[in-house]
Amino acid sequence: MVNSEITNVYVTEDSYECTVTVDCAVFGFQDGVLKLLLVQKLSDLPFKGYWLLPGGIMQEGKTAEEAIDDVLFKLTGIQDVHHEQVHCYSSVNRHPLKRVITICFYALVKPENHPIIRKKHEKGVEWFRLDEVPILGFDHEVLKKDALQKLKSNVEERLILGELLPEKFTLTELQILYEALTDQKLDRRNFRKKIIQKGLLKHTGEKKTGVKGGPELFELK
Amino acid sequence: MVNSEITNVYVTEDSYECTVTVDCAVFGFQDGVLKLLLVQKLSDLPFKGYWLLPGGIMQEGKTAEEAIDDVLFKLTGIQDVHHEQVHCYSSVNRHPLKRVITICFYALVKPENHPIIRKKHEKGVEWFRLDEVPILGFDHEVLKKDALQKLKSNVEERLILGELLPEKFTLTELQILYEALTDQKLDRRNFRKKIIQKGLLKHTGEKKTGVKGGPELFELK
DNA sequence: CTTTTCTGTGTAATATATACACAGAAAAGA
DNA sequence: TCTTTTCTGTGTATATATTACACAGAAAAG
Repeated sequence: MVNSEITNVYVTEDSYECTVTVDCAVFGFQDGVLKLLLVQKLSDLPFKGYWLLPGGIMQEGKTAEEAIDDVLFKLTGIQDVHHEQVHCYSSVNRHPLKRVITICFYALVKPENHPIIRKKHEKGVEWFRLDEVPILGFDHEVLKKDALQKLKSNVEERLILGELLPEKFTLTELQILYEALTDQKLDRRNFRKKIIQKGLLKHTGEKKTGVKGGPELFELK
Repeated sequence: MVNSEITNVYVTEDSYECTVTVDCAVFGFQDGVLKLLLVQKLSDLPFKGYWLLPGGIMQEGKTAEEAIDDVLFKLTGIQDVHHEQVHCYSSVNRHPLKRVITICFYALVKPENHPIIRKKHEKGVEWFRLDEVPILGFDHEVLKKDALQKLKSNVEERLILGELLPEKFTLTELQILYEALTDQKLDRRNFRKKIIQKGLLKHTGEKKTGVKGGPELFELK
């Protein structure tokens, strides 16, 4: 039991501690399509057999950000990914058996950089094309929807693309990504104008070889 | 101790429960300026005497949203306010004495609708003009900054004004508010065009009396 | 060296944002 | 009641941003 007076201005009734979990919608971009990494719940009801966003308990001494790193590594072998916080979910009955609150993140990765290593399961860690994602268990449909929305607005507003681009990239590479992530199709010339005037890119003067047309390479400022 | 296997896909090491607090940046609009409601920490170190965003422990069986309602009511007497979630803060040392994570909200109210009732303190609950807010204790400077930014973007993008407007209002009333909340000055004619084409307003056909010019009243759709 | 497929660019048309001034309505004051 | 004050409501010209659209040149592929 915590001494609830410690913080003084906090209400002074009985304290309460709660299990905190972290979940992460890991989006992967591969073969020109957006995918979502899911983990299957193999054990007991409820939601036995359902697919879920990877998630786990926030351990003592860890921030939520560290916790999600740990959880992703332990469940899927994925490491060193940039993530953004989406929302905290605290409905009392979001888990049927036990009160847990969840802090949800999203991450954006290249699947080929992160071979899946099923540390805790023999099966049940898979990439799904976004248009083929099964119905998720618990309230993860909501988490998925909110994460996707946050992803899109972060890409449109701030060009937060995680590790999806190499350090130097062509505008066409950027456009393919941008279109897939924001789910729209743009004219090449107009995209170039729009993206350049955001002021987030820098010319390198270099050209990419091995590709027709000899496109110029850019990098993020 | 929780059975950490319950959720199956969650990591299976020892579980951990954590005190969860909720804090709220309550913004008030009065006399044409934006104010922030703060509570003074009267007891012990650390941060004795510092002003803080009102906050408290999330009690068992409450969602974070319910918890913030409870906390605000108990600390300040404020009830029935709309709030928006801002972020969840989980640094391990954000509270020097005890691990607590905080879910931070903001709310937007008319101070005159909410007479302060200091249920838990004899003094130390006050409205501050935003440009006169003292340095806050714990990490509440960060919470304040993030809340203010979220407030502005919610107002600009979605015209979320809490209870600040009466049901029917004139465009000038709306403009004064909008300008104060987003911290900018706009031309009246241009504001009208911009705000009407957002498509969130509805003409009522009625005019406001007791004010020169006989302005038309609008309402939210 | 010919073909293919990519890149890079400009302009006209439209929509949006900004700057700016005057006439009419209602209240306030004489 | 009538004159003054102060508010409201509106339009247009300019600049800026968005959209639509086509062809010449670069590099790889054959």
